[in-house]
Amino acid sequence: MASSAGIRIGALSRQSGVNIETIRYYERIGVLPKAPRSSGGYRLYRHGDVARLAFVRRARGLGFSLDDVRELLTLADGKSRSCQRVYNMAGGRLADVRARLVDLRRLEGVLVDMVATCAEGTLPVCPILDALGHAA
Amino acid sequence: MASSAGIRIGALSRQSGVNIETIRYYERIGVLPKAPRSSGGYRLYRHGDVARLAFVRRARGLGFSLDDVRELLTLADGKSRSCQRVYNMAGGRLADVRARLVDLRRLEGVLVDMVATCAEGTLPVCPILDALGHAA
DNA sequence: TCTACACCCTGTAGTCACTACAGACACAAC
DNA sequence: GTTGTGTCTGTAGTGACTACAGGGTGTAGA
Repeated sequence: MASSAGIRIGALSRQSGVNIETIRYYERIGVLPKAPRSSGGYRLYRHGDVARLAFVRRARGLGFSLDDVRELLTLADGKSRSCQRVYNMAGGRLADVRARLVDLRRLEGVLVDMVATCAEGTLPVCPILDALGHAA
Repeated sequence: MASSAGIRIGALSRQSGVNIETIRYYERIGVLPKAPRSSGGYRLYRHGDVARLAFVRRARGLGFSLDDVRELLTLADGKSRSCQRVYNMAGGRLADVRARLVDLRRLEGVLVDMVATCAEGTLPVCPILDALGHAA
């Protein structure tokens, strides 16, 4: 098999850090295009696919949904590559992340208090269960 | 219907802030006990169920899984109410929350940078798409 | 009495983003 | 010919709900 024929899914998986089942899943839901096949029916990929998959991985890592990723890929493929829509999407993600941060910081505070009141578990009535049993 | 017969699921939902489908779901998976029924087949609840459901809601709000919630309820029902296990669970949750906070803060930084480089979307090549296309 | 309406029932399927598996085929090395 | 690794398809499972469809219950008003 000449190298020009491309790599198979296992190699793509190793090179991109995305696992095989996930790659097939992405193809199935249209995040990745249908890969051409070898005579034996194996999916064949080229270098551009590694980059595309890395793009997906990074976007997912930033918390974009697969719907968003699909749109980002379309925008990246487009000729204009205009920023407006992308800017809005990134801004939306940033707002989500910040909202989540606020939530989690509050949570952290509550949990710290709980754990602190608990001391060493020597009390007859667990203060954590007690706290859960009454309005915060 | 005398008030002593209890409230129905709609009232429980309103009083606890947990939606009806979710209450039934909790019953189905054993987080809540099977509710007794009226002659017409309606689930009937009493005041203690409102408290129990509020407990579940608060625990879920702190990020405990439903498996954890089940265990917490069992511990809360137990006679000892000893702290050790609860303490460990809360500690585990706290560690999760803190790990998530680290992730999200990093994410926030990356997104802030992206949005900042984008400026007003006047550039010919979108820097956000550009950033996604190359190793971070 | 009839009817409208809110409420509730069961059971199933959908969501998101994977992950895991069964059972079969492809291909290279020994 | 056999072994081993890689890959294929298709389906089902995860967690924590949520959303129906298609029916029954109970009550208030005409």
